[in-house]
Amino acid sequence: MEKAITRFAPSPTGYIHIGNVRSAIYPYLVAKQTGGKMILRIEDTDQARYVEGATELIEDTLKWLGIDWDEGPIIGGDHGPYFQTERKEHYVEWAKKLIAAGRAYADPTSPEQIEAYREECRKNNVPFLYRNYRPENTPEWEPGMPLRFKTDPKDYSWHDEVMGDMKTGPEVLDDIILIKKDGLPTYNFAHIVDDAEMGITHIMRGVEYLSSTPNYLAIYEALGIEHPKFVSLPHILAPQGNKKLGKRDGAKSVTEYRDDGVLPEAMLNYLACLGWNDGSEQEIYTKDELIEKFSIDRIQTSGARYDEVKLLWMNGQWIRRIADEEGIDALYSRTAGFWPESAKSYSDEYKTSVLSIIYDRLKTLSDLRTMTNYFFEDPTIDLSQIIDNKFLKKFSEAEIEDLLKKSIAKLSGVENWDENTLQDALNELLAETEKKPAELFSLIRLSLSFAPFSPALNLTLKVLGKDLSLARLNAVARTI
RNA sequence: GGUUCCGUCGUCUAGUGGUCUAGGACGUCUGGUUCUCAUCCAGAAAAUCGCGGGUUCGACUCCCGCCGGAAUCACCA
Repeated sequence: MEKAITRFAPSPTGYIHIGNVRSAIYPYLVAKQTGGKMILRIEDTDQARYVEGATELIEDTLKWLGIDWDEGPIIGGDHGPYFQTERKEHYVEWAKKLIAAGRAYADPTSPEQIEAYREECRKNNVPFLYRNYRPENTPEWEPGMPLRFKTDPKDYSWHDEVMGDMKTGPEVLDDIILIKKDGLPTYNFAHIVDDAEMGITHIMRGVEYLSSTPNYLAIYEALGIEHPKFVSLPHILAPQGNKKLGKRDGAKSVTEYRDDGVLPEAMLNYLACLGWNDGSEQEIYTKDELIEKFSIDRIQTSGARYDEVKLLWMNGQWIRRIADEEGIDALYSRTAGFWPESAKSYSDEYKTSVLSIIYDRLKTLSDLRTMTNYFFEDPTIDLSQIIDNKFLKKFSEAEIEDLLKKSIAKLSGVENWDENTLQDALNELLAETEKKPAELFSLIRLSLSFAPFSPALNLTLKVLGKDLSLARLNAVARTI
């Protein structure tokens, strides 16, 4: 397979959100699959929208997801620099070729004048095309003047790797701005120059650029260069409505999910499969499997709605997968920062044992914060939880107290505090007290945790330890 | 308004003329796993394949029209 050189070219205007990471994931997959390279390029030509620290944020996000690009800021490479503002002279150089060929000209028209033309068109209900107002005599271009492309309106047809064969008429072509008054190129021009110089083979970007493609084609033609393959990625849609998911619709940043305890494996898996599948019924893919199986021709042509519930489901799958396949220690190493405040003074060993009995209840790692409190601090005794419990409300307080005392006596006699011995003791207790599991176990479970739910009783007892378990049972017995 | 794209269960999707009385997954519901919650397992409901015409022995699949949705028309990317 031909080695693909792909790129992710965000502008540093803020965080990467789930609506736009996919245009980093797919190029990465394609590059790795073919043994090629992925380049990270920062498109910072819009000074007004530049956000301090955004580049770092972008890099953090990619690193967390496991997308290791081959060339870019910091790490460098053969095609630098990777900030467009540092490539100014490259654009000017290419622009001069266009000027020399008579395919670009300095635009002397003031923004006000252009607005007036536009207004005139609006009034007459005709589309505004700058080329219809192209000045006869234009000054020689020099920095500080906007430079426009001199288009040659005609039909264009091309192939998009996702959307298929495309064709448009001359009405979509216009004299677009190549270089702005501030001396920096527009996206429209800059990306063409950069992609050419960097040897990009696949331009993978959102479909919003599909309708601009003929204008790019005209520039490639005027420059006498081949265009890379066009790969238009359909939008990810917001949960509500039919709009593409954007910050305005509350699209969360990728790092926000990280902080909420979503695993990068799950995020990558979910996003890669939103609008792509390999035709099989597989749902869970590792990064390596994605690299191996991804194919551009199976990218969906229509937009896909973002479904956080499914992401969370997938996260649960990944939490279990890591614990079951790599071991509980591997999962534990991911949990730093997700434990409740009260867990701070406890050992890794203890927390690992808590994790081992609770992990299959986790949707996100941050669930640990709300689900494990009673393992680290004594719960507040709330008798109403026992008295009003659906299995226990038929008993009098005296009966409850008696049951508790028998439980304490039984458990006190357990020598080997392990899950099997505890289960045996619990079973004996069941027989001796002639109670149903629902009754006895609910009482003990509640007395131990006062939590709406907890792991299997014998496991909870085991992890809590003998002393603590008996102390809590005694405390409840005394309170009744 | 011009141009372009898109249209299969609520959602993500399989499906490339007959194997589709349309398959899988999430979600929902039911049952099981000695309490709870979750996991796991079993099962159910859920798509007249946007609509209308063709072509064909036969159409979710091909063609045309319509409707609906989206994107784009910046000295933003």
